[in-house]
Amino acid sequence: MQSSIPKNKLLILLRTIATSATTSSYGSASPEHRCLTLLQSCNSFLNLLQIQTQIIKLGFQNNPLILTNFASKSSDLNSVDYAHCFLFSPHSNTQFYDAFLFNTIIKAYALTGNLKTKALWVFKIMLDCRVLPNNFTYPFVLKACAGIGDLNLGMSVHGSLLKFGFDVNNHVLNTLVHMYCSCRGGIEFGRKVFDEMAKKNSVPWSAMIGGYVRLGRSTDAVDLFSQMQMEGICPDEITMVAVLCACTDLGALELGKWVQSFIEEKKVNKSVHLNNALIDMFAKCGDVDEALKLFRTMSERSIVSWTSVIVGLAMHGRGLQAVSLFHEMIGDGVVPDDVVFIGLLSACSHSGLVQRGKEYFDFMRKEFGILPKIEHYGCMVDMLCRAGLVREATEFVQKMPIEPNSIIWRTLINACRQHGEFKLGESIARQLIKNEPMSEANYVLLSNIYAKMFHWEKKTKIREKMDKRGIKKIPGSTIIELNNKIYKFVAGDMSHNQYKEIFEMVDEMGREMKKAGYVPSTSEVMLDIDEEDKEDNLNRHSEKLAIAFALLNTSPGTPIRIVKNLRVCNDCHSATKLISKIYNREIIARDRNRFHHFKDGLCSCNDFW
DNA sequence: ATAGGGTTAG
Repeated sequence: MQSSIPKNKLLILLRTIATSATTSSYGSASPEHRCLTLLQSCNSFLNLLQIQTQIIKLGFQNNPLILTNFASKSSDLNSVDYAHCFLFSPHSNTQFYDAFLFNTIIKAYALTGNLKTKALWVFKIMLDCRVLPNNFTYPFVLKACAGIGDLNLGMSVHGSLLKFGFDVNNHVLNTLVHMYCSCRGGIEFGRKVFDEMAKKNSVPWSAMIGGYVRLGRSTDAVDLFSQMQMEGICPDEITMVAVLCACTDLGALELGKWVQSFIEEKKVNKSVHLNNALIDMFAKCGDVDEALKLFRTMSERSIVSWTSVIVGLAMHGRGLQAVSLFHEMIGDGVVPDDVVFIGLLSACSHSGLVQRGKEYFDFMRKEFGILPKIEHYGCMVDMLCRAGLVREATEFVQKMPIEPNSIIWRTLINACRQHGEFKLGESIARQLIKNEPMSEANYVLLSNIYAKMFHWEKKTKIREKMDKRGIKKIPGSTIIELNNKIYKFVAGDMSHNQYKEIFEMVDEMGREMKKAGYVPSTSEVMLDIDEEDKEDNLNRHSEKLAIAFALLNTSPGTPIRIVKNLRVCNDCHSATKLISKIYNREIIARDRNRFHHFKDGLCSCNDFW
């Protein structure tokens, strides 16, 4: 038995039923109508199972309308799964399937976190059934590809799109850009689609800018944004969120402030998301008080607003304030999630609040039923390590109920180096290199341990191993913003116009520091060279160059803000403390994971990072 | 029935 009622008639009936919405109105309807009406009013999975039995008994499982209705109950994914299963039912007659049916099922899967692969399976069935996809099919399919992030998959879907040769609209092209920008190694393909698009509104611009930001190509993101303005395309709040993320990544406070005034001027809709992005920008560009101020003026806050400001305070070493904000949040009736606990634990970690951190770790599970994830264990290990409790941290890792990841191992190794547990650190690092032979960080950690032990020959061997395996060390770099321009420095950088003056300044800084009793900590230097050269090498570290550049080009007393891509080394840390005193400058430095506010020869981290 | 966004330990 197949669908015997014409589709348009069914639709009219459906609409009547939907508007009258009473169970008594289908007394005289055919069994098929009854099934449809039942489906319309069905609100539980159990109900759905009963209806399913009926549908199968009556043999209606091939009615596309019934299937579509099944699929459209996407609030209950089980029903989508059932609709999906019907596609394979033994007597299925594919001639009744249409694109609308498949689109509904694909949409339901594509919008659900872990079912994106299923969306693609259904798409494949669609093609196998010779149902032609349309402009409504591809946005969902491409969204699923974007979620999976597999470039090959995305390209094959793109290929199928070209094959059908229908008039592709901008919605599809927009998702195509987004798909390529979300797949590893796909950004250039995305750029190609983007460049070839004739008329673009803010959507593909946002997708493209966001794509660059996710890859850490923030300068490209900012450049593209200025091109967008030149072409007169009006940005919306989503574009602005992406641009703010770029500022956050660069640590470009001036640019971020400019974006904020741009938002005011262009009257961009200030959504909670946009405000959150602003909070994050201020906090991560070094002005956590401004972030706090903005947070206080927000009328609507989400858990993300709280998290951003708590994490911000944590990064600046204001752990107690972060903790009190957390309690304020609970008092406001906001239910904490796993992410805010990561922020809270990292606040405890960065401020040495070991006991409190342990309490919150238990509190999280007992009070809110949140099971600690690997990230929470990571925070605990980091906290114990920072506090110098390397042995306790090692025990903690051994007792963890989940497999420690490489980040946790690296935390331990680094702590071993800092606290003199060389043997332990060496053995963990060797094991980790075995497991992850291509990760440069592991080699650097081991080689740093050898440097601190003065085992130069072992250190050289590690470097040879890296060369042989073709692994490159990520060069340390520091960026600094000056007069609306962003300057980037790498160690020994001679690419700047001013490089001679900068080097002279660095030497002068060195002389002044020595007068103040500074002893270069040469064990930080990666290379096996004689002491004097090592000192030279230290002096050419990118942050020292950036500071010298700032001292040369800003008026006395102006605070200096710099952003490092790696963690600050011991030598640069003690040097910067002295420089802040000698030159009477506040120096705000962001390293890979926190802020250091240098003032009067002291640092806000209390030498605790 | 169609597109784009934020927070997370080292």
